Amino acid sequence: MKKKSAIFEPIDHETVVDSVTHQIENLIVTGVLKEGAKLPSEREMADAMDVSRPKIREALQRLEELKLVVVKHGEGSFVGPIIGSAMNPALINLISRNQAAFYDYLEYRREQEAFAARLAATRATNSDKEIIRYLLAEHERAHLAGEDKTAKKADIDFHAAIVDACHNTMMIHTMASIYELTHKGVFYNPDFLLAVVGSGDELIRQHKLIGFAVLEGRAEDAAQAAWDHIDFVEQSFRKSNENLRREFLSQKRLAVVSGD
Amino acid sequence: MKKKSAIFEPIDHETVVDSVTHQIENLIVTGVLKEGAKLPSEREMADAMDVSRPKIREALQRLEELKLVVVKHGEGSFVGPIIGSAMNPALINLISRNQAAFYDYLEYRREQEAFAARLAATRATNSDKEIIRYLLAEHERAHLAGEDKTAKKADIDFHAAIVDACHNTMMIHTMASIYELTHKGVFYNPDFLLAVVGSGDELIRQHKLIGFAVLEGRAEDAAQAAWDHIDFVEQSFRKSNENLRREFLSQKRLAVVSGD
DNA sequence: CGTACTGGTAAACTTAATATACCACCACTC
DNA sequence: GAGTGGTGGTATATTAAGTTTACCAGTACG
Repeated sequence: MKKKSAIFEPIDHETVVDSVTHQIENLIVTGVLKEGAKLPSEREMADAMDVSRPKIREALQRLEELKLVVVKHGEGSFVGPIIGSAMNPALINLISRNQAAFYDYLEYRREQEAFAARLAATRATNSDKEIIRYLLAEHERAHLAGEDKTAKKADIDFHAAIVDACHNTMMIHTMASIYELTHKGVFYNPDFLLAVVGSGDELIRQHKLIGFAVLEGRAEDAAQAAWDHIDFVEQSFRKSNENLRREFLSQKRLAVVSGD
Repeated sequence: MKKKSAIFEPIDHETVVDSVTHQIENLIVTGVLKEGAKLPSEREMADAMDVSRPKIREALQRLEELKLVVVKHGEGSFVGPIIGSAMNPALINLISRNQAAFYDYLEYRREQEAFAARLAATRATNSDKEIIRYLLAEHERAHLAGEDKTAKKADIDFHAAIVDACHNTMMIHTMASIYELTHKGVFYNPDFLLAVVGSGDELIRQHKLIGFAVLEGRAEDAAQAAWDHIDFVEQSFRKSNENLRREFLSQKRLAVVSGD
């Protein structure tokens, strides 16, 4: 029962710059501010954090040293390339042109999203749930209204929201970069759209299975639903490819028969 | 899904004086520093908190305004009279001279300590448990060694330790002042010592029942053991009083018979 | 007594942080 | 393609906070 003079704790001498730096750093590392995102202007941040602009600037300079932020004169400040750059240009190029790699993409998503959904079911906060509910509704609304582009965005955002709700930093950043690329069309194999065309209702049904399982905290159901969902997409793609292959062969055959 | 600019939190502009004030305030309110306790010297605290002395002094001045601390020139700073002063001098006087009030004292302790023990069993930290274990051992050691004064102090300290471990601020302060008075002998009714004399082994056995129940997280057992313990003390006192009354009557009778 | 602790007071100095003004760059529009 | 309004870049003056140092004044104790 030793009794040091451990009664009093040293007072934190954290400066304003320290605090600002830590706050922004934290927003980046936790994925609230994702790779490439634009930060508010220095003046806005100074106002929001109740701090003078020079102090915001000092903090940004530190973050730039740490390669966490890129400051562009006249434009603004942006979140720098973090771990998401595991997806380097070469890799992206490879995947987007290689059919086998596309299956890897789906397989990867299948496992990761099942895992993320399992975690999300136990960890989602009220704010996370609000976002998930909104995106489910928005997806369905856009689909029924025939707004294909909006629906597709809501689709991707929904997956990102589930990942966000799993609160695993690595997962959030990695998947964020993948969804980003997906949104830009890198993974949209030309044949892919054909594969899922007409299955909008089914996709929404599956999203709801995932979403409600997460909302209601059913971890295993959420994981299973997420796994099934990506598996469905993959199977659709396989079937579609089979059809294309058959069609290809048929055309060959036809050409032969027609005496080309 | 409204999206305020609620991303950035205002930076805390808490000054050093604020921090020091809050820390000391907190130590007092949580009962780490109890009523009347002497604080370390300003120079010591400045060193311990890694802050200049003027800032410590400012904090103490604020705390003095709040009546939480009393500063005495040349002597030191002390924790002021808090809620424990529900035990005002008049009340103390009354209790210490009135036998019925003494039963109130025991009844109060019986209920409060049972409640405290129940809470302690679920809330005690490792540090709390270390203290409890130490006091159990020390009480037994002192008893076996015949060090009555030390044993009595360990006895009271044990009860205080159980209360501390319940982590209820009100409870800690209230009981602390009661134990303080008990230690000073206010509640040591002259007949009280007689009542429990020779029951040292039994008291230690009961303390162990309480202590181990708390250490092992058995809330109901702890409450019951604490209740039984005080009840035992009360019953001992009652019996002792009965004996005294009988003795008193016998002497009267004897006097009559002897023809006074 | 005097020594060694305590709190009480004051001044000089250093540093952190703010406020303000003005410049340079970029994008967008008329 | 010049203007306008937003952005970051820079410098300076000023204010506020905190530290350091020294010395004064009580209290306790041998």
